Amino acid sequence: MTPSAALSARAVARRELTGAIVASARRQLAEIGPAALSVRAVARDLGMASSAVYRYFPSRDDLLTELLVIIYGELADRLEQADAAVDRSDLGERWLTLGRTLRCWALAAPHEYAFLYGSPVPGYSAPDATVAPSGRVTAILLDIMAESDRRSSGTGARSEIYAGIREGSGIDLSDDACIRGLRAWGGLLGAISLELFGHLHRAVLDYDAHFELIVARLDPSAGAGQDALSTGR
Amino acid sequence: MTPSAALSARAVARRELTGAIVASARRQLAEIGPAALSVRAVARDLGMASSAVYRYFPSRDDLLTELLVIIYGELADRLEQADAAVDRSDLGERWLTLGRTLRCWALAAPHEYAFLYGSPVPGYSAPDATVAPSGRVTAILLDIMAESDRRSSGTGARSEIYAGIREGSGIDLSDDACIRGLRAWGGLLGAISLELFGHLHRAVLDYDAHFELIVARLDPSAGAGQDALSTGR
DNA sequence: TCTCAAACGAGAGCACCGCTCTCGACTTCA
DNA sequence: TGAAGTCGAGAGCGGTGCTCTCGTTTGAGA
Repeated sequence: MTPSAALSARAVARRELTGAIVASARRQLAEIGPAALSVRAVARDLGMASSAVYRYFPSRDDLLTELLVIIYGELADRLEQADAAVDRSDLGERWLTLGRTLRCWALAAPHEYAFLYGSPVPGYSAPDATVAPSGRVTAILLDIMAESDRRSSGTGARSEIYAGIREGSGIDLSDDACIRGLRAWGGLLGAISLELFGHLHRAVLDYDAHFELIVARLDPSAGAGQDALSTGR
Repeated sequence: MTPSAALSARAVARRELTGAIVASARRQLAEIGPAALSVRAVARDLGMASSAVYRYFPSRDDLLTELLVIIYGELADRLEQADAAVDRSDLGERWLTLGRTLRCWALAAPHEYAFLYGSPVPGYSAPDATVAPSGRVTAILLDIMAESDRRSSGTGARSEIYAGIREGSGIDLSDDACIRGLRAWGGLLGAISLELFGHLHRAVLDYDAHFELIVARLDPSAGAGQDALSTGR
């Protein structure tokens, strides 16, 4: 009766097999990266014909999209959980936790980090379905910036440049908070990318110590209230 | 007689064909990206059998390496030229020029930027031959940081963390200068990557204005002399 | 000048890829 | 009970990197 219970045997099988395909694809992605993910290899792994996989995902790109959504979701879960364990008024510590947790995750799953934040997979462009899950990740940073704004009375300029952030998040962030947040976010992803993609090879000898120094200096809640647009240089 | 002159006809032909292969591969890379670069397509483009290309480059990866070296070189040329046109004592302006020139180049050749600074091409790891050309790019930043160090008497701590930078560049940079330089460099690449890889989509509405605000705030020559390791938090 | 090894281009072939189509078997629903 | 829909398997298309062979061409040494 209820649509959730009493599913037909076929529907149950379909759900299970869909899950198995995703699980196998996730394993492949973690091992060899998104660009090398192969539908045929997934089929081999599950002992079925490659054409059968297309009954469940119309194309490789749809499979990638599914993985993108899942991984964004897991990352967001992890970051939210870490953030929740920190004193919500200690913005500096919340930032450090965000940065450290993101890096820790990236080091443990470099291919997944590259999938989310590295160069796009050739021939694949993320559809709109991935906007929402990726937004959960940045929402944590936005929350920190909103609190930072509140403390500095939040009366800074609000130019058209960052209207999309305000509209997308529903938070009336000042330009200054947007800039500080984006600078920190870009700096964080840049630092992780430099390390993960080998650009610090033979230059930085202690990655952990280096990251601690960098992430501390990227704190977006520090230096609030600086001029944003009004004064220029 | 001299080995440079009086090359045999075969050697001349080999040089020309090698150049033609590289040129064709560059065109492909600019259009469809490094991961999709195909030896067979290069061969088709030049009207030869695909197997013949392997007489000149033993594998697709060697062709990619050649392109990597060339592109690093061209980028370094461009950045050096831009830097040379700026008052060498104006470190802030030199940084802005570096950042703007890099972004301008990246926007004009996004696939090449992704090749150099995005996630690694699957199955391809850059060999040591690419270390030197990539070093020319960062040398410009190091030069700015060295001058910055000189101004603040350069007496800061020099920990083991950044010994590789000092050894690799031959410049006795302080930790503080290393950190400021790497934070700025990571922030710059992070900002460009965010923009280029679509992570600012629908959030930032004016990319040019946003970048100007970010790059100005990343200036590594500002805030010199901050505590690096000695004081901690 | 002649010889012979090295270099070369072309083509076939191997194993892989994403994806499509067909066909027979099965399940579901009216 | 039929009809319609779903499924898995297999063949096939055009693409990929790469290897091997084969006949030709080239160039350097005897």
